[in-house]
Amino acid sequence: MEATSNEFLRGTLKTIVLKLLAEQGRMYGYEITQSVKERTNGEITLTFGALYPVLHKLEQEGFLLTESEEVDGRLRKYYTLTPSGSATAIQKVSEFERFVEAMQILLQPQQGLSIG
Amino acid sequence: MEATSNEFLRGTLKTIVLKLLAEQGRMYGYEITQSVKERTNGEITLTFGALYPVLHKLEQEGFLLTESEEVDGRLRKYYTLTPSGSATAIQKVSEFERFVEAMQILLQPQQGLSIG
DNA sequence: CAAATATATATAAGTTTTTTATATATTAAA
DNA sequence: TTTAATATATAAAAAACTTATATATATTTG
Repeated sequence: MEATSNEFLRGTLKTIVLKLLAEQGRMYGYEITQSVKERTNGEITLTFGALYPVLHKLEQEGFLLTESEEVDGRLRKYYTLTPSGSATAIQKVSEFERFVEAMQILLQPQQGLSIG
Repeated sequence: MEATSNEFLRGTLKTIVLKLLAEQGRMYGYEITQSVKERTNGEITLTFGALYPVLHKLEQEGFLLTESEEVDGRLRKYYTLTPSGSATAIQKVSEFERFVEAMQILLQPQQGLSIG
């Protein structure tokens, strides 16, 4: 059960992060990576080097707010969606679904045209 | 009917090209862009600046062979798959499908847990 | 007690990929 | 004759991602 080489993950990172936050309300970076790994049975793995820049970018763009909290002596940075972040989450998910539909048309096995 | 902002296209270009060639046998660059646009009703648009580098890369990697042909006074460069290109086409399509399944898990509306 | 593992965030360097702009050239239509 | 369609291609720049590294605490294992 190897993970896909993750080349398909390109361009979907923001969508994943926004959607998880829309669903969970409040998450910290490490939690996001663990949640993605568990829910996809290791199929999708977010690296920290990719995740943190995305989180910072989303924050800059006004989609996320942060609050730092000390838990068990370690610092955690919680992220929550702003209203425009919530709107963007919904939008990105539906854009991704549209994209997948288009991809299915391209990738479906070509029909033998013997029915009809 | 705007096209998706194509950020999701990142990482899927090779897969699209390989699959179309596996299906059609022989295509030239321009034809690939037109075919993708038509079949997806404009939802997915490949730009030349992205397509040609990918074609050249796939050729370098030994997945494609080229033959130039003059048609109506214009030069056309036809691409066909090598055996390893055919194998890669099948592999990439199934990897993409696996990826999409994993994404569906992440992006599906969270269940209300009221059934069961 | 030491070492390893898990938790937690972050940046920097380098590579790859993609976008945008540009160049070239022929044919057909307005 | 100018515009649009057909056809390939590269270069510069931007964006995204990978890989490596740094830091630090807590917990588990030996």
